Amino acid sequence: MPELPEVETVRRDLEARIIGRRITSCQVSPDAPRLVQLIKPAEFCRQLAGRAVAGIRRRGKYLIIDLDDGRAWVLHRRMSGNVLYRVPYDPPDDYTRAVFVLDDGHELRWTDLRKFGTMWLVEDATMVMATLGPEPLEAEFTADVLRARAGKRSAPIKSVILDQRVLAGMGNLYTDEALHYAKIHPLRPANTLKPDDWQRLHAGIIEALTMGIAARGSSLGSTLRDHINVDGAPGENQNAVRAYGREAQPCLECGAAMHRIKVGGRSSTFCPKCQPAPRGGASSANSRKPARKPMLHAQPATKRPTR
DNA sequence: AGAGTAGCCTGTAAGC
DNA sequence: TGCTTACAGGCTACTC
Repeated sequence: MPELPEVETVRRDLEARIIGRRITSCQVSPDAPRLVQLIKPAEFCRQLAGRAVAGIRRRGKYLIIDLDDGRAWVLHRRMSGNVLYRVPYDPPDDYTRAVFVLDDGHELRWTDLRKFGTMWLVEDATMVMATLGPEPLEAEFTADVLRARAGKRSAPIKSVILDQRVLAGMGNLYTDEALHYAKIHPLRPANTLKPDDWQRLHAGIIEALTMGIAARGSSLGSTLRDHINVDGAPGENQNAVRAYGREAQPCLECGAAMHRIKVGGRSSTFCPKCQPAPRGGASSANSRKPARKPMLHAQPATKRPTR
């Protein structure tokens, strides 16, 4: 699913291809009624047509295309949105919800199986992302900043890191990776973390995101529903993942079998040995209702849990 | 105010 | 084999 590294990879690829290009026409499929926010799709296309691309930025998981009239075309991929850089005679892409034709003969195709993706055309991009927390890869983001923003919360640390108001850009995959790196159990209440824990978590967040960008993102599901880059190719980071989706497989640190639980409704995979359960009841993985068997990865058959 | 969760969506796999 | 249901998850809106 697109998180910060997946959005950043697309940003970099597009930057090299569409800066200075003019959008000559635009078409939004009627089967994607929620794609364009605030105005009707026809009006959105009317206003976008004729504009040239002045720059491309990223903020958290938002992609911001700055236009030559000072306005911003903002896109959020949510679960399954992808931006493909094609030419008109390329074969059609499944689940194409919108097409943007450029003046050099290329086109941008917005594909989105689950139709959660959204886009805006606004005077100021900050108006759609006003509550976002700091960028984790900026120098201003330190362990102290992280602790100051998250350290008073009693919710599980996993849920707090996923909160975009605390920190912009973390999703389920990179949060599991960062917690594994930091050796912190996902259910640890954020307000029980020690200074040392915040240091390791801060380092883990940066490590996970940096590796994800270097590998051009993670593509764990079928390419139909998962992140793909602007040329339609998957990323490579799934080969380097240490925690996410590795239930029942050996921890790459200690060899213990990885466990999976639900935290805040999100599937969370962790090492029960490297990431010990919080004291005072919260649970080793076995005392909680286990999540269903993973579907993303082949794994040995396990007994159905009895309850 | 903070925590928790239903709902939005569709394809796929589990389970019967 | 075929049907039903749970699950994947970013984010908003809602309740407690």
